[in-house]
Amino acid sequence: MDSPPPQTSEPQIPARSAEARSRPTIRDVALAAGVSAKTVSRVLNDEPYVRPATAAQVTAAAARLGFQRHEAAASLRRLDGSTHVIGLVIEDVSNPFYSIVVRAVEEVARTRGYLLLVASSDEDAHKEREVLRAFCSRRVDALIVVPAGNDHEFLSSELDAGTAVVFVDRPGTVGNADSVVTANAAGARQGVAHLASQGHRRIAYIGDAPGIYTADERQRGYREALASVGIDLDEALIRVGAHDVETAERETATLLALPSPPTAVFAGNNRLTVGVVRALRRHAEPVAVVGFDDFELADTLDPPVTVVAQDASLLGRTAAELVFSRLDGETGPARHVTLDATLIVRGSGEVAPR
Amino acid sequence: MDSPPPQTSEPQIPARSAEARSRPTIRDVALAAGVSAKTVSRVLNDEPYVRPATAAQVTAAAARLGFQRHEAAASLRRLDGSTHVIGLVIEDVSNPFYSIVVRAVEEVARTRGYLLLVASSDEDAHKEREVLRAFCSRRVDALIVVPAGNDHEFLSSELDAGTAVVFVDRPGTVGNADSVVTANAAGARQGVAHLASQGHRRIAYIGDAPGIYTADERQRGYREALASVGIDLDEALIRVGAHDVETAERETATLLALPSPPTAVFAGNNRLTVGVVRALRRHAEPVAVVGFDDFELADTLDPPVTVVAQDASLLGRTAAELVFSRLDGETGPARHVTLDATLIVRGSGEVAPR
DNA sequence: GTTGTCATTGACAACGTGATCAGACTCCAG
DNA sequence: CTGGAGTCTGATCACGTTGTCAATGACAAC
Repeated sequence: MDSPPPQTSEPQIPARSAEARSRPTIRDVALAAGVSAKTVSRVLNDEPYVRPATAAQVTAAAARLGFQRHEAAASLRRLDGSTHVIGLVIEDVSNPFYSIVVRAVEEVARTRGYLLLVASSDEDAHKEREVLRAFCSRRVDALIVVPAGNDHEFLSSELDAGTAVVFVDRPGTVGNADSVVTANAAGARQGVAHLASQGHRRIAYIGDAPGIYTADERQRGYREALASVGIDLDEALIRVGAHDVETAERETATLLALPSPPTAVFAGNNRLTVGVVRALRRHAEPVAVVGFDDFELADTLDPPVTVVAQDASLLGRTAAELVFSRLDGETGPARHVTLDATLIVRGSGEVAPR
Repeated sequence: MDSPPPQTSEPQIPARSAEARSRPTIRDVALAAGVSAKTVSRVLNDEPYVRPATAAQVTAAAARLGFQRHEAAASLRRLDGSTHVIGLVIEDVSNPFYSIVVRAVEEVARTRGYLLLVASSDEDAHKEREVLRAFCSRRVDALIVVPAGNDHEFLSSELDAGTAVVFVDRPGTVGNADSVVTANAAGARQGVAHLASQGHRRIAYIGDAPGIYTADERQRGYREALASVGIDLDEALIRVGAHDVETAERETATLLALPSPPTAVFAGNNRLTVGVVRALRRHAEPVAVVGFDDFELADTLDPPVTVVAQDASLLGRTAAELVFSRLDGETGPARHVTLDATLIVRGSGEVAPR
């Protein structure tokens, strides 16, 4: 007699090492359907020259066994080695601006049957490089990158291998890759000019770290706007290097404590605008604010925040479309798309100077 | 004589089909280093029994050729078939709550050398299923899922195959998978009790669609809180089914237009709270608000918004840690972690009833 | 010298799939 | 009945890697 089975206990979760290749393969399906492996492959790939009756048997057998194609094996064997995976590297997924970009890319990818590997670089060239290498080792078909480093030459062999590379938010530093950016300088110019048009002469600028393309471009726009309306630049009103809400808040406080403080502030991105708004909230005198990037609740704050908005969703969508046009065989020279930024007047930018 | 080369023109981007397997393989490295492919593999995998001198030659050759291991091929050959990829399915990446979860998972995954496939289900069981199937076809080592559907039995074969499955934000509906959730009912109870303690008797509830676990739990908490302080339930004050900001805004307007309107509103999640706040902004009478989920600028609004905050980052981190403990070989029964929600008093919840 | 152990290496097979190519069968024109 | 074109199918190989196992040489113990 067998020993009695153990009493029904909590079901245990099996360990991975015990896997023992439990999944059915194409061969198993072939066996069950009474055909060869190649015929199963034909059916799975919708290839011609399979009798409908045969195809039906195969489909039935596959369903019965719960067969799922091993995509990695398929891509290994395919001549073009395509994996139907796109790698997306952004600065930080939890930044609403980038998470909208992610979402837009995902949307397009889904309609094309592609999956998305996502990673944050945290503006760190080393991390970026590591992640990109890891993506390449997985043989992604395409890379969409918010570039953090200044040198992406290490991607050139990938480009040669046929990987589509599209830079987004900032132009890439490797020769022939597509890119999509917003008109940062023009947008900043517009925002600062708007403040000037309200009568402000002492307009401060709070920006991200120099070296970051968008930060540099926006600062350039700020300077150009002042120059074009004949306001002398006061370097004391320019504070760069703030990369998070807290720093921007402190920088703003510093500015407001100046002997001759600004009557308006232009903030270089969504994080910094939040910081500026926070700081101004604790300040007695009203100070005008225009921020680069729109953000949720900007219209619900008091006063509602005037912004230069870029279309994060369009940015992502465009990047994805550039990718797919390459994957569809487009071989022309690198394309560089620039999207407009729009001034959205809400109130904070229309506060009059003291 | 050869015909003259074409003049230097815009560099063209090569097509993928022209790829011609341009990347060096282990064999190429082996050839260049004067060893066998297996020895190269040993070096790459830090296996013992390779003479340091040999290893150095291999490393040098690999670097010289710009070799990058084809991870998919490696994982195909490995006995356990591990891919070092985790699949993460959430409701919507562009929702700040979930994007923080993503970020936290990514963080943990990175330290372990894992990559992350990310997809949004949009609360659609069909989409969720498709994405999960696609992930499984890629043989992810683990799945972290904010479950949308009510039936995840189709994952049981994956579980059997050794894939670690962890449900997050909501418990899963498949037997033995780990899960991490917030104490939704308790949190809601706390928030509603707080409103009651301020003297409110007519407290409205605006919630997400019934059937969504978190929405149901929070509504339960709301009902329990009212019962425990002896307030009669007025079904007219309960509006469920709102899933976005706009709907919540409209529902709030409807509530405020009632003959006997609420003096306080409890909002069921971050999106809905934003909608409620928007609606109240256009309302003359002050109405108290407590929202489930913290959100950026909640403290900067007027009045600052009192919330029942859950720790999205901890939720993600915990899910990832559960995953890795499974991948590390933990085989015990399914574990279910519940995280606390915390009331953060800021002002909007302390508005007195009329 | 013989034996045994250990370090080092490589030949070969195999993972699950698609590509290649050859073979068989059907059908119709001649 | 023959030939050719078109349809359908399967055997075999190959993708790039790691697992298996055997072979070699060095060196110590006997």
